[in-house]
Amino acid sequence: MTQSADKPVDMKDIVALCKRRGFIFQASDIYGGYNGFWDFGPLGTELKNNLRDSWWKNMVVTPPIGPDGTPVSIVGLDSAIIQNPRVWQASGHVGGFNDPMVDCRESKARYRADHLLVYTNDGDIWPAFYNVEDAADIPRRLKKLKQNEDISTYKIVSFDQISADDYAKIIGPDTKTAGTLTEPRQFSMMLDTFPGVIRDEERKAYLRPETAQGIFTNYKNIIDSMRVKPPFGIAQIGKAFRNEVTPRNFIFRSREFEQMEMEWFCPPEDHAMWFEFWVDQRKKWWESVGMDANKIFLHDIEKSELAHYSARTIDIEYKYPFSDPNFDELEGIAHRGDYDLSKHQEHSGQKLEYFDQQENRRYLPHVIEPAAGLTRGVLALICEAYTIDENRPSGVYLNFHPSMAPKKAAILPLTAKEDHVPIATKLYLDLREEFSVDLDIKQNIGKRYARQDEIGTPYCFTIDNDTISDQTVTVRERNTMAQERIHMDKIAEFLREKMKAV
RNA sequence: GCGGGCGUAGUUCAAUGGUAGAACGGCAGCCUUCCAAGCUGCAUAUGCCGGUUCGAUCCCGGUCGCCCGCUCCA
Repeated sequence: MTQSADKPVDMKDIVALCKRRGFIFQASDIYGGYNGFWDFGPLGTELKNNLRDSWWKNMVVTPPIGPDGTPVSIVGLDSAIIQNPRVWQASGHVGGFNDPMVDCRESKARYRADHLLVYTNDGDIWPAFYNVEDAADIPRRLKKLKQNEDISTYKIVSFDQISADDYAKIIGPDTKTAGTLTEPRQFSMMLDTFPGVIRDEERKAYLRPETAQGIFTNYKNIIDSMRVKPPFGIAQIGKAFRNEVTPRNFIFRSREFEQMEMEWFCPPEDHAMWFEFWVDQRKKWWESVGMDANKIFLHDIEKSELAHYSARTIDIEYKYPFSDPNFDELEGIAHRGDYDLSKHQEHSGQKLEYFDQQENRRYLPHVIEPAAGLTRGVLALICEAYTIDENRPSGVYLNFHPSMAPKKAAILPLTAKEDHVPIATKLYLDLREEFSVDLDIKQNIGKRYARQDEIGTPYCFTIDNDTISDQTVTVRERNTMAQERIHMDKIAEFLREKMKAV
């Protein structure tokens, strides 16, 4: 068996396989598609559910043991996608990311309207400047444009304050001719909707751009109802929506996607310890679902690039085929401080402080947020599993960890003859009670093995004549194509064992 | 949002201003005691809209989608 580690994997081949074998389809395919949206097919859905369920189990059902040796406390939540719009004003998503942008028709450059400064006077030539680093550049450019070089003779006005009648006078920062700038246009990252049967601007609401805010707004309900106290976590999985400027790279950047977020509320002084703890835990989890540690990179985000709410963020990045030789985000672990709770406290007027009776003090907990992309996780699992092997009929197989594989096993009667099929059917009916399994009767055995390779089924159990006399079947292992015989009574236990192993 | 490239069965490719062909895949049947074998048959495509033309998959325009670069990315 040759695994061509040196041969670069082409995203096109992965996308084609995903369609051909029912993992992921372009949304609205029969209408020509729809940019930024994707549908999960039968196997993609099972794969996504497996990844999702593993996260939920590791967060909510069997959360990790904390640094002090006792299990940490995390509870689950499923909040609405559409919330009171004030939630997004408080969080900063509406105001902060709704910047009007101006385009230059000539230079093709784009500017934020409020940062584009126009030097106005009584004349009809108004030069505009953008992010000028060197103060001497302004008189220099004014001279080139044959304008008064004395800055003090101008009144400086940001572009968004200028009347549309005057646009024709303005010379854009990267051009020499006037009138090339467009009117400011709103670039909103939020997707709007209008609840209520009458469409009314007053009723504008938003599809959530992250699941986190649903957690913050329920923080008090959960403290009061679930007898939890800091440090503790609230976990949520769900769809989120963002108007990405350029959806690209298959499902990596889409406008509708799914997140797995956990907000960890802790006393302010403990944030550094918990930050380290969760970075370590999250990296281990990705490895446990089959990601290659060598393709995982912890990216400590520079201060200047941090989101508005974050004091520190480490991204867990993966070397996707389109990223290579670099990495792209899989999960971000952010220290959000008390930013969100204090904003919601301010905007809602509700007290969100926690009162610690033992220490007799009130505080807003600090929040560590491991926020993983479920959709991106699925993409990473597929990319990781995609293995070229020219020595096998399919030429490729998906090397999923058994716990992630959409189908754990295929039950294959060697022939479609009467005496193999009933045994196979019975085995299938037994196994499907516990595992997602396939029963495939038609066509020759090689073809059926090849199909299972392409969908990443780790084991095939084949019923042949010997099965009739001694109740053993052949186990065919996906990665090695090796075969061994195993008694039918041992199959469930065999699979159970393989699901666990990392 | 800009620039460039591309759009033919499920996939990968062919062909042509005169009505589209293959391989693999799929389905049905036969055969088959372990890796897409063999045989027979079947189905499936010029993204969409418009223009030029006697006739357009081919030429032109628009649109949608994909890829690359830029931009953006809470």
